[in-house]
Amino acid sequence: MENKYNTKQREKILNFLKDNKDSNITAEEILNYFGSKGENIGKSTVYRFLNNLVKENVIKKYMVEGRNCSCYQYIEEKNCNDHYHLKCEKCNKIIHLECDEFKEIQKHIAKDHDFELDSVKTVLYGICKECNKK
Amino acid sequence: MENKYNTKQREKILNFLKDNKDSNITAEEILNYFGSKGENIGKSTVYRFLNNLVKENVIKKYMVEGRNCSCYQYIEEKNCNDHYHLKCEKCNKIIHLECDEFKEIQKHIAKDHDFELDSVKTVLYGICKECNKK
DNA sequence: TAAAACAATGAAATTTGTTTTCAAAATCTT
DNA sequence: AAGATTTTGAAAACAAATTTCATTGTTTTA
Repeated sequence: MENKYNTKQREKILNFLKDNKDSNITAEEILNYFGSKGENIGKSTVYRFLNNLVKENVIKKYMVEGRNCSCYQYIEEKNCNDHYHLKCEKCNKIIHLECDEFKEIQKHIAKDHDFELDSVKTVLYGICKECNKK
Repeated sequence: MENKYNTKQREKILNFLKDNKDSNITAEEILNYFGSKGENIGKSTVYRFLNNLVKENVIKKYMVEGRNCSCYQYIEEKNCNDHYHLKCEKCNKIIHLECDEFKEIQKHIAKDHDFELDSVKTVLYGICKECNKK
């Protein structure tokens, strides 16, 4: 029912999201980006397509503190179900935490704290190496 | 500059939030709760006071998937800076994770992954014991 | 405790982010 | 190319949140 036809608008929006994997992209930014290039894309097209992509699990939708609008981010092709993610509070960079020690902790929390951690929904926030230097 | 005077409205709103520490409270719910009791509180008062409380770190503001409005929650008095929190995705219950093993992992991530975890901002999502049985 | 000083309230208007509508345009199928 | 179907986008509608401002309530000062 959705996303059957490939259109110029969709290709542009998706490419923009792919090109900005590490940023918090808002609908407004997409609108402004193409607007200022003279390649105007309709507001409804942007919002509608973003919602479609979220439903299809191609991008994710979330909020960032201080902003009162939704942000969108392209989801990496790699399988991210088996590990956790570190997200820098300063630069929003995402680090894939492939770490056996953390897997042990997950088992420990399940066994001793009776809680099944969800590696997909959980995001480990903090400050990355580069931002820590500044 | 803010929250200098104590008013009936503020007391009521804050008590309502304290009484519902484990729920996702929305501005609309506060409005409806007092509205249906015949103790109407103005919309602007509710939103304004909620924003004040967020700034003062008395409550936190966040989004829940499926809802398109902000939720608010009272922050426990206890010092929560030195441990992590488990939050059940089903019932939204929060468990304080006082766990030495996790503190070790924090050190490991700092040393070997160059990332300083933030125990305040990070929320460990998953399914709690009770919800797992169902 | 009266009065001045200041802050908070709430109804209404406004703003902002997002969604819906629908006729026209684009895309895919035959 | 014609027909069937989907997508687009301007405009209108919507919902959550914020602002405005005259009135009311709270605290301070004398």
